[in-house]
Amino acid sequence: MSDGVTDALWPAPSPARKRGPRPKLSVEDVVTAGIAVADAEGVAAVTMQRVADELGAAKMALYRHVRGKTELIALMLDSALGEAPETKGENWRAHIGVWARTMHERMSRHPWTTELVVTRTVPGPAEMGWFEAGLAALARTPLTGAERLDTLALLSNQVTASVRQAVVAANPEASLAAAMAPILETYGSRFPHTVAAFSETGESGGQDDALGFGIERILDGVASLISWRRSPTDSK
Amino acid sequence: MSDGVTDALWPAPSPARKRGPRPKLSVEDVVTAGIAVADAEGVAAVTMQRVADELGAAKMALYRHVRGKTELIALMLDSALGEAPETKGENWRAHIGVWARTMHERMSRHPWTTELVVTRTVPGPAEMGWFEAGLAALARTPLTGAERLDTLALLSNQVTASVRQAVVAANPEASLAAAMAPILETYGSRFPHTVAAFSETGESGGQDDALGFGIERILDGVASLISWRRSPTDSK
DNA sequence: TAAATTAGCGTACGTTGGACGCAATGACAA
DNA sequence: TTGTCATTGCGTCCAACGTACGCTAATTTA
Repeated sequence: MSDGVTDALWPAPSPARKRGPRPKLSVEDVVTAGIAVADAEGVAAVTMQRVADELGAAKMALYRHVRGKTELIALMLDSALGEAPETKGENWRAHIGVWARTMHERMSRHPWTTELVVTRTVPGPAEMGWFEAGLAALARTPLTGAERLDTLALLSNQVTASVRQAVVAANPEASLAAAMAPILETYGSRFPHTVAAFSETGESGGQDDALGFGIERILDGVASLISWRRSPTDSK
Repeated sequence: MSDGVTDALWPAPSPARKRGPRPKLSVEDVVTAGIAVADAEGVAAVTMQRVADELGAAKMALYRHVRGKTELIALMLDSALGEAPETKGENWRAHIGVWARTMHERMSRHPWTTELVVTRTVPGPAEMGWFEAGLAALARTPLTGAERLDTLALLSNQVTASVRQAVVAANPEASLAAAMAPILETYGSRFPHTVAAFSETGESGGQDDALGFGIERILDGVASLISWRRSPTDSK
């Protein structure tokens, strides 16, 4: 039932008991150090050893404040997301747009978050806050509950994916185009459309507004569903 | 430059030389065994040791056919994707829809693929084939090269995400709704819209067609861009 | 038959995450 | 003040991981 992570993300108000030596470390310290390591060297570098070094403590000291690495990672993710923006108001499209772009900005600051949303299970308070904010923005639309959830999933997937893409594009060696280039040079004849699409884009050009494109396309799609809901006789 | 993975995914035609003992194992054997393990126990269980056991061989024997675990994983992914469907024709929407749904079906058969697309860099032949097929479906649209690439990214992200979601929903303990339920029971008052959305959906109902919803919304969005491209005076 | 090449694999090592228990600390009861 | 004992930090130990290295045996080629 409990994997322990839930308790850590949603801590019961502590009994405020004090006895024994004054703690030099706190959960926040550990999480902050973990985030610092991840920001600097990627999530793969987040080792109990490495985090402990960052704090000038011994590896096993961390286990007093964090049940294990899984829990540490979960706490780091929730902390990195931060608080969701306010999204109450009439214009659903504007608000959900802000929601998505704010999320993009937040994740861009901690690129490693994109690697974690894949594995994560239990949502923490921050993530729940984002959920709530997104649903609030869609509150006045005629969408069903399931459709609202699906819309949020759609948008957050797009945000995650475009952050990931931007990160990868940052170091030119790992870019998709760069990875494909040598392959296309040899096997290009087998992939004419691919060659065409990339050559049309120019090589360095297409400073991709993949985020903007994706969000606008999705919101267009949702908008057309909404307007159809409101008056089914409208355009197809 | 070469991380070695490229050479493995795009093998040069082998010199067909033969000397020394007859190989009991082949690259395909290793990759197949790896896929079998991943299918049965998840990608985390794919250990060199575990794969070797699967083949009745010693751990170090694998390294004769695969440069390392990274390479093995890359080969597994490309192999699991398989060949892309034919997508030539007039009706772009129908073809790209089939493309997305086929991809969904393919990945659903090997759910662990969703965990790998996050990390992967160099595309293999199969993935390139999917790329090419997707672009072929969009060939007759008035979209620019960059827009076509963005559209494919949008769709494949959605496919990946919904496969992941379906997998998670398969074992009820890990479902998002199930994970949220106990939290909402305690802190529900802080998340009224979330409670509303989930209660409206019913508890077991909403047998989510998240895939369908997402794809249709995206295609609606792309369609509206396309029709605007064709005649900018049309509907907004 | 001898030389050359190659597949399989045994050994060894560094790095992980984590169980366990000891020693120092310091709030409380006496 | 003095003992009690919960709590913190951490040293030790271990299993599991990926993989470098080199030996042995099989097989082709000369």
